This record gives sequence, C-alpha cells and structure tokens, in this order.
Amino acid sequence: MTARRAAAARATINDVAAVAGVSRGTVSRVLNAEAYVSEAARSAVMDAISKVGYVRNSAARNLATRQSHAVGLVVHEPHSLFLEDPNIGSILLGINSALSDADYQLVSLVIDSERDSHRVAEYLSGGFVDGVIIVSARAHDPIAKVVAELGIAAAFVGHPVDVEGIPYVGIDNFSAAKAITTRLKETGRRRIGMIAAGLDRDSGQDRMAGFRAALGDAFDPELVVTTPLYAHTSGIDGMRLLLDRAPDVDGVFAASDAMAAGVLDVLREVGRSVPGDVGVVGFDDSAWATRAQPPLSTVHQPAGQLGRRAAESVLAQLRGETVDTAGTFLETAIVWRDSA
Amino acid sequence: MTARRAAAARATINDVAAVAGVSRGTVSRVLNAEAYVSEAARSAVMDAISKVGYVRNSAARNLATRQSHAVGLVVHEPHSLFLEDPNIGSILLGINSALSDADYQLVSLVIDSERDSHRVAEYLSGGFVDGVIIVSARAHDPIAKVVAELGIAAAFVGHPVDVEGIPYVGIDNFSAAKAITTRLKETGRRRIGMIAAGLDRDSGQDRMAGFRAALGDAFDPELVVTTPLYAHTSGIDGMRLLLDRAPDVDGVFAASDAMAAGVLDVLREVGRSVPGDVGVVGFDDSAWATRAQPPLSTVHQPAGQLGRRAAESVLAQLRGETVDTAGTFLETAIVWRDSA
DNA sequence: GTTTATTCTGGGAGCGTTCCCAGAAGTGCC
DNA sequence: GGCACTTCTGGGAACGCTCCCAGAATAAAC
Repeated sequence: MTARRAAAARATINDVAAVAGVSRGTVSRVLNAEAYVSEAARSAVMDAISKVGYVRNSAARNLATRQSHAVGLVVHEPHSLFLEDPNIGSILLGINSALSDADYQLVSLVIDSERDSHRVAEYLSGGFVDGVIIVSARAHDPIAKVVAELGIAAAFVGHPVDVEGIPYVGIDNFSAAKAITTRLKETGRRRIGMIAAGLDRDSGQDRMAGFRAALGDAFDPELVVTTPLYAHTSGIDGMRLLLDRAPDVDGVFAASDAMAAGVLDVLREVGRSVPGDVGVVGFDDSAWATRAQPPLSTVHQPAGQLGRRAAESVLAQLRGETVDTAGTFLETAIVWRDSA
Repeated sequence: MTARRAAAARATINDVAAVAGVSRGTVSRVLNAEAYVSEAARSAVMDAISKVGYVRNSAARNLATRQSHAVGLVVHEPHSLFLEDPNIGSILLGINSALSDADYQLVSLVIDSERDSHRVAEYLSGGFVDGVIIVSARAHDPIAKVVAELGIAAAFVGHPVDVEGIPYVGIDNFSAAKAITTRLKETGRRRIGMIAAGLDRDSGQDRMAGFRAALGDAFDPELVVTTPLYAHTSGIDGMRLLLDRAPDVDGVFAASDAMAAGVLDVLREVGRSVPGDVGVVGFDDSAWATRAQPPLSTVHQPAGQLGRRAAESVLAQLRGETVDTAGTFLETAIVWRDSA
C-alpha cells in the first residue's frame, strides 16, 4: 500500500466563483458569512460549492488571516495528570465540541518535560495555535507561567494553584461536599467522619468546609482524618485511624473515590457491612466508584461541560472579549449508588 | 483580559536571509536539510535563525507543499471505545511522540455520529490531515470504510474486525495468554480453568488457544467457561458456573481484568482465599488490575508502543513506502502482583 | 431629475513558504 | 586554456485564501 494524495485536484475558491458566475471576493464573503452579499449571489455560490465539492483550504486561510484557527490542549508529560485523570476523555470531548462549533481545530500539544520552558514558549508563540487549554496543571507548572507571560489566550480546567490572571473552570467543591454529606446524614447516620486530603489546595479545603457546613452542630473535629494525598492507600490508612478514634462511626465521607475504595476495604476487613453498618460516600464519580463493591455513592463532575466552558473562554478571548479571570464553578450532581 | 497577538511581528524566512546575507532559497534549503548548501551558508543561516528568533510558519509551508503535516486521531463518538479504553492516554502519548519526531502534528478529529459518513469522507479528504489513526474501531465502523475507499494513509490501533487493506498494530494474544497461563501453572496449580470471552474475534480465540497450548495434556475442555462479553458481570457468572462444574479448581485465567475482578468477588463470596486456595490471573493490566483486592497478576499491554507503531506506519505510507497491510503484533509483558 | 447614502461586486495585493529554473562558482581532466 | 561536470545560489512564480479599495448598482431623500 502506498500513499496517495486524497484528491487529485481539489476545487478552489476560483472554481466556485467561475461556476457561480461571481468573483472570488464574493465567494469569500459568502464563506465567511459577511454582510453585503445579495441573496442571488449567495445562493448561486452555495449551489456552486456543492456542485464542485468545494472544501476550504485551511492552510491558505490560516496564512492569509495570520491565525491558525486551532486551539492547543497542552499535555505536559510526564508531570501532568493527563494519564491519571479519569475524566480526561470527557473533558477532551467537551473541548472539541465547543471548538468545532466555532470552526476551530483541537491540536494536541504534548510537551516533553526534558526540554526547557524556553522551548515551550517558542512552541506557543510559534503560531501553531491561537489559544491554549491546560488540563489539571500542577503547582509551579512552567507552561502556566509562560502562558501568563506571553498573554496568550488560555484557560485552565481544574484549579491552578499558583497562577493569576488566567481564567479557569472548576467545580463548586464546597456545595458538592455539603450536598453529599447532607444526603448521607439523611440516611440516618449519627456519627459521620471524613477522610480529607489535599488541604494545601482550595479544592481540598472547600470539600472539608462543605462537610463541616453540612453537619453544623454535629460536627466533631475528632472525626476528621487528614491525609496528604487523594490515594487509595491514604483511604486505607485514614479509615484505620478513624476507626481507632471513633469505633462507633456509622458514616464516612471520603474526599475522593479512590480513598472511599480504601475505606471500603478496611470496613470489609474488620467485618462491618456497607451500607448496613456504615454508609460511605466518595467524590469524583471516577472509575473507582463503579468498580467498588458495593458501587459508591459519590459526586459526579460535569467533565464534558468543564472542557466546553474552558474552550468557550478561550474562544471569547480570541474574539477580543474581556473574560473574567476568576474561576467559573460548575454545578455537580450526586450519584446515589449502593454504598450509602 | 483581552486577546493579544502572541508576537507583534514574527520573523520570516526573508528576515533570516537578510541577516545571514543569503537568499530566501538558501534559507529554505537549510531549513529542509536539502543537499547542495555550502557549510558557510548553512552556519550563517543557523546563526541568523537563532538571532532573529525565527519559527517556521506552518500555514505557509502547508500551503506551498499542499500537505498539512498533520495526522488525525479519529475519535468516532459516541460509538468508539475512546472513553472506555483504559490505555487510551498512553496510546495517545505514543502516537504523539512518533509524530513529533517526524515534525508532524497530532490533531484530534472527533466525529459526531449524528452526521453521515459522507461528511466524514469530506472531512478526511478536506486536506486537514495527511493521514489518520483509528483507535479501537468497532465492527462496521463507517470511518474505516471511508478510509479504505479513499486510500488515505491510515493505521489502526487494535483489531479491525471487518476491514481489509489497512495496517494495524495489536498484541500477540496467543503468546501472552500462553505465557501467563504457564506462569500460573508454575505456581503449582493442578486444576486451572479459564473464563473466555469474545470468541467471535480472533483476539478472543487467540487467548483461548494460548491457554490451551500452555496446559498441553492437562487441558480439560470442561474447565473452560465461555461468555460473550469481557465484562465484570460475565466474570461473576462465569466463575459461578466454573465452580459448579469443578469445585476443585485451584487456578483461573480470566480473559480480561474486569472478568478477573468478578472472579475475585465470587471467590470471596464462597470463602476461598486468593491466592491461597485459588490463583487468579487476568489480561489487560487495566485499572481493574490495580484496584482489585488482591491486585491482579495480569498481562500488560505496551500501550505507548501500540500508538507509536501505528503512527510510524502512517508516516511510512506518507513517505511513499510500501507497508505491510497485515497486522503487527507487539510483545506483551506479564505483571505479577498478588492474585496468583 | 439630481444628489446622497447604502448595498453590492470585482479584482489587485499580500500572507510566508516551497519549487524550480537559470546561471554563477568551483573542480577535474584533456 | 578550454570543456564538461558538479556544487551552490538567487529569485520568479505559485500555493489558495482574505483584505481592502474603488467603483457600479440600487435605494432614499430632496
């Protein structure tokens, strides 16, 4: 099998113009939906387009407009969370959906961390993309810094930890944590504990604050176990500690599904039934939730919307609009399964 | 925050030529590593490039060469497995790595299934990409058909079910299944059963054949339970059936990690310890494997390599080379954890 | 009917490359 | 020194679009 050029000779705007009996300029105006085109000319051009099978040559357009009509999805390997984030697929689809609605392309910018940030800057200022979306950046992400300096149209999905001036889209962790804790409380639990994590970020703090707000007077600091990571093992260690402190605990809110899965493991180990003896809820609605036994009640993140909104922010910046550099917080939903 | 053009005035090839004291043509030759450039000219151009901070304008290049220098990753939503495949992130990274080595861009082609295949064909022949990579296509995938008809440079990652003439990259299911079964046998198991699935595909058949080959004379058809799907519930049902048939089973090879997780659930239910009473192995090294209790011994797929090889095949086609339209099979590795 | 504003159209110029041809410079051989 | 190669260089033309200006056609106002 050898390579073959897809189409021997593709129709150009000139072919369309000739068939429609108008000029190149008029075809271009129709293509770009500009004003001042007569209805007769417009329909003649439309007919001609489908007749000759015209498809716009984006390279020529990009060259003439000096824009790439592309938005990059920055994946900064291996330091990014790209491979770990369970919602990444949906986020990507959401981004793409918004972009293609606006006739923009999504290009993947996988940046190898071996190279320095100078290379990254060159890459971004190289005109390959008009804007950039950064998913789950970590603290001190060099790309975030470069983007901020260059003033490139950009948006984050997820919390940027130490970057100012770039809009981001996230979820309302406080309300979500409060809502699911309330729901857990309503199942009749009296002694509800929490396995908290990531308190060095506002997302982690907000989840804990939401938990506290939901319990009100019933809140007992003794029942909150803090761990540094959102990991499965943190959930195991955290739950053991919690059981030590409060053997009568009958409800647990884990700040991530991975930790909740760890909680489940410990409860099984010590012979407590879920949700019979103890009700457990998680956070994320990741793969952990459905694969756990029993499946976890958890907080669902609107991953697709997260991506879409970030893309729309970049698009707005590209149109020259002023966008809010503060965060946009999306509503979450509670998914009630069998663990509580 | 308003949009800002990244660079006020980017350096062009003419600026480089002026600084280097040579002509446009010579700069172009240096840029494209062509023959017939004197060493003096080459180094003068190189110096000038870094001096003026030149970055090639890909739109102009694409226009002049009539190639996009981009390869598309087709994601055919919602029918594709894009969101489900646990290895998708690594595959994507592997593809990108090979592509960027060859100075190609990866662009995401998310195709909405609401539109017809005519639109897909237009998309692919529209010159947006020079080639295309299709991940985990399902049977009767319309894109696969269009690609085959158009003769576009393409490659599959994963088994195409009903498409001929397009190269694909997969793993050697037979050897992998044989190897892990042998390994299981070597732990001293005497009665090893299998939960097979997907026998309507060669991947499923190969896994079963590998299992059989590993056992040799010890193979007992009675100990093979067949299910249609690779799902978790299939694993549960399959294991119950296997225990009915052979209560003395002391080893199980499940054709997927999801099924192996189901096997684990059943064994726990009936009070058999793993790996004490029964050794269990899976296939895929997906998230199920690490999240199972105990973590599964399984077959690891070289996801990054799968992507890289597919990309390299497309690149070879683009260079006009003849590539083998049969499948390329990559070696797998056994990951030995705690379940056997 | 004339003037003025508005709507519409054609086509030249330019975007930054690559391609290719013509010719200059260098090398080797008789 | 003359001739035939080979190596190297410059620059015109083209790629297919958008931008923009000048002017034609039409509509509105006097």
